[in-house]
Amino acid sequence: MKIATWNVNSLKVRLQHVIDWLGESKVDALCLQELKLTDDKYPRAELEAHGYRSWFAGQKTYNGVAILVRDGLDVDDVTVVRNIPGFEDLQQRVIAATVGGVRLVSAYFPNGQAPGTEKFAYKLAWLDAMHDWLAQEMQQYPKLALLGDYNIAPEDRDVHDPKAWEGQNLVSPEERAQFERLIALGFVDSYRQFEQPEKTFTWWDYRMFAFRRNAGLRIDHILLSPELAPSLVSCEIDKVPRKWEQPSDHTPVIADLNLAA
DNA sequence: ATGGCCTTGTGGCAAGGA
Repeated sequence: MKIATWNVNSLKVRLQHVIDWLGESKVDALCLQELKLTDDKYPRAELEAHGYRSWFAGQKTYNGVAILVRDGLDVDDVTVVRNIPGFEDLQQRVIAATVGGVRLVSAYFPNGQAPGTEKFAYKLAWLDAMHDWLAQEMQQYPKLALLGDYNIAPEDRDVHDPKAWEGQNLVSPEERAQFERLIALGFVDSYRQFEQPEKTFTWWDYRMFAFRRNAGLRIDHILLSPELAPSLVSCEIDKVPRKWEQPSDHTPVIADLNLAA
């Protein structure tokens, strides 16, 4: 089973990119973030016409997440969860569904703006709630994958210029400590389970020719629970959609799982 | 060099993103 995550920065603008990418990658499940549309505007029919059903949680202008599932895979409708249970939040950042026996969580972690700000405090509180919920969720669903835009670059090698970024939002010690708390639950970072080229990122600023200069960050991740991690066959970042016309500033990450193993 | 670019919703710009 191939699973993937992609922050599309507006599903309205990027719908054709998503359809094209699904056609090429043929992933079984795709977690999307930053839909930036309300549920009534969700392009359900267009995606179904291309062989993918959707579960989503949208909102106006900001945030919004979805899980797209290829026809033929079993999805348990009853256990779909939107938002972090018990965490009051008007922002739509989380949706979870069980797909082909694997619990998938599509998450758009808060940006945080800058350390010391109100939004940064919200990010840390959100991360606390996510950590505690995942600890429970993993008990209930031992085969669990957390896919999304984490808005955290876990290590200096995930940053094009660690000195310039030191202490900044997305790389600060507080945020990295939160990432490590997830790892302490037993999660493994799919991408780092394999030899990877240096300077591989998932996001590049639209400004300053950042993509051309490869001035990016690796902030989109696929974490696998201990029960699921042994199934991991490969993990890669697909830079190609970032080269398309009018691209998202993020690019997809794919993990291939062999569930029979 | 604290900007640059993109999206949204609004209304002739501001907010948010990372």
